[in-house]
Amino acid sequence: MPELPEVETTVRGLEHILKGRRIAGVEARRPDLRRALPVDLGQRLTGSTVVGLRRRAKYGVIDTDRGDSLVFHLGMSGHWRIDPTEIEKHDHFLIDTDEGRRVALNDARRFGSLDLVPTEELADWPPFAALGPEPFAMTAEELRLRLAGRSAPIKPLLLDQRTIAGLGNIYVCEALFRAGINPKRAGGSISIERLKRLVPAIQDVLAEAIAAGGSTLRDFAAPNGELGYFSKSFAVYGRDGRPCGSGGTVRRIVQGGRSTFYCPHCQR
DNA sequence: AGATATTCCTGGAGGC
DNA sequence: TGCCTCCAGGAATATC
Repeated sequence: MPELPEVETTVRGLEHILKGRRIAGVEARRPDLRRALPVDLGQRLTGSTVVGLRRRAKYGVIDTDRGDSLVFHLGMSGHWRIDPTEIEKHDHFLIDTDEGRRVALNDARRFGSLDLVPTEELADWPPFAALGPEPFAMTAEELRLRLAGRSAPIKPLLLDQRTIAGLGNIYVCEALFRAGINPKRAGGSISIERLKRLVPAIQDVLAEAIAAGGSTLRDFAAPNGELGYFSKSFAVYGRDGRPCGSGGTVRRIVQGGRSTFYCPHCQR
């Protein structure tokens, strides 16, 4: 399922096709995406030029020269298909460029979203307004402040986009394992010394996944597979009952209705 | 206010 | 083979 690294890889892939190109046309193929698209979406996008693409948390942002930004979230099954030869089931949105190229947003489970937002309003747009810092901008001290006084377990707190933006279940589990922190530990009880291990662990696991995506994916914009292209490198995620690699055995527990994978021997 | 539960949706896996 | 149930996930919303 797409998390920050997959979105980053997707944005970089789409950049090759869209950046600097004029949008020749778009087609919204479903009226019932997560949120309704504006009725004038077609007029606002058609004829505009894509000036840049970027990522914020797990959102991809496509900026146009008309002051609008197309913002997509891939949910858990979303991906962009590049130059599809034909329309497939769950292709919800199409963009055609002046070069005759086409990208299709395909999302079977429709947990993703698509919005057109004025670029200058993006920072105040509700889904963005509450987001915490980007992982690569996070520091141990900043994280300590955000966790101060919190009694909830660290795992769901890291999953909360207000604490730190962009982490999903997979990379939270992997980062906590690398940092040797038990996912059940109360967020506010974790020492600054341990947070100084956790923040780099988060950054490292994300950077490695981005690098793996960039180097191994033939189709940059289409990470697929339930566990993502980085799955062969997971130490704990999805490995219930198997060795963690450092002498312990991975366990699966449920926190906040979500699976947590960790090693009780290595994570304290 | 903070913690926890529920909702959305579909396809894949596993059971019988 | 086919039908059933369960599960996965992020974010918004509701309830304690």
